[in-house]
Amino acid sequence: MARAKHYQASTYKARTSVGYLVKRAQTAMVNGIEPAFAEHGFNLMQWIVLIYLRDGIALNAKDICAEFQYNSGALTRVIDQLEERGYIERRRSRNDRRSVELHLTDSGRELVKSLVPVVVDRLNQALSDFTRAEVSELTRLLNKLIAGSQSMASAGEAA
Amino acid sequence: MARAKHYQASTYKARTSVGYLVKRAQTAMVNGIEPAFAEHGFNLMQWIVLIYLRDGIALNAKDICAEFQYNSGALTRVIDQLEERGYIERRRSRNDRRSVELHLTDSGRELVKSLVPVVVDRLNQALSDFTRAEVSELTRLLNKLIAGSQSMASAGEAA
DNA sequence: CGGCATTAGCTGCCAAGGCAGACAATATCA
DNA sequence: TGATATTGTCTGCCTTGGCAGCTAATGCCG
Repeated sequence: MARAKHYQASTYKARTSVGYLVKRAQTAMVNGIEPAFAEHGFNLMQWIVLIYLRDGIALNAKDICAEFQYNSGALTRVIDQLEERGYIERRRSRNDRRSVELHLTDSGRELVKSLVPVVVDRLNQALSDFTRAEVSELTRLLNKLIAGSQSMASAGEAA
Repeated sequence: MARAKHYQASTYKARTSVGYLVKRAQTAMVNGIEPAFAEHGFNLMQWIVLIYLRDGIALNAKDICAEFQYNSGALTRVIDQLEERGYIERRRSRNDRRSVELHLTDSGRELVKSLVPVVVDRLNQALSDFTRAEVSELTRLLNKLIAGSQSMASAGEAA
């Protein structure tokens, strides 16, 4: 396939590559938000699980792994922690007894409600110099990049 | 300061947030490129060190840590691996004997030369549906997001 | 010069993530 | 139905990254 040559081997510099920039952006955002969770005794991954359950993105561990590209073994342990602390419950599914349904408890629901404004505020801070149009363009381009990177991954398998 | 409210607590959904998208993009890109390094017995961080030295972004461990937001203890071990395999050399600086200058060996330089085309090709694949204008806009917005996220982090400290 | 703070790098320890293997439940299909 | 494959979860093991503390070298005063 004839493909646009956005980068060329002869002129490639790490610091200008989209890969580098995405990595730096991700690190900077995590560093910005983690302290806020830490104040409440949480980390980012625990938050992800809670918000996924609240948003109904996932009902069980498998869905979270698929959506967030996370390892199922590691997730088991994150869920253990949240269950120990009483924020979520495991319930064996009746339909498929291999599967474990995850549910927010009342205290989990309250926790999410109290943390959402913190997260939203941090995001808005990070985007405070952006116009609305820029945010929506960034969102669009990131989605496109995700799609393209996934096809890159599968192309790699084939090779 | 009056700040644009790009997100609101009452309508916030994880999946549409820039934080989520950046994370997904980063994971997808890493998953796409790691196998290429693995074929040669490397991982991403080792590559970062090599390309930083080649590009002259860093001369010693401290610079790499600062530029890439990486932990100095962890970096020591990455450098150990690369030195053992003969791709880089440590040389005590004459000017400041606390500092250790890092240098690519000939074999390290060859390695980088052989891997750059692989990296460039994967990046172009990920961006194959992008126009040139889109790539440059994405680059601009990511740089802006990085700047904004860093200010978010320091605002967090103050609070 | 002598004392104190700072800097660069390294080590030990711990937590988190990836991977492979195990197990129970389910699906598939002859 | 019975045999085999697949699925969802969990466990053990290993690697990696973060953190705190250490040492050697330097800088900065007085």
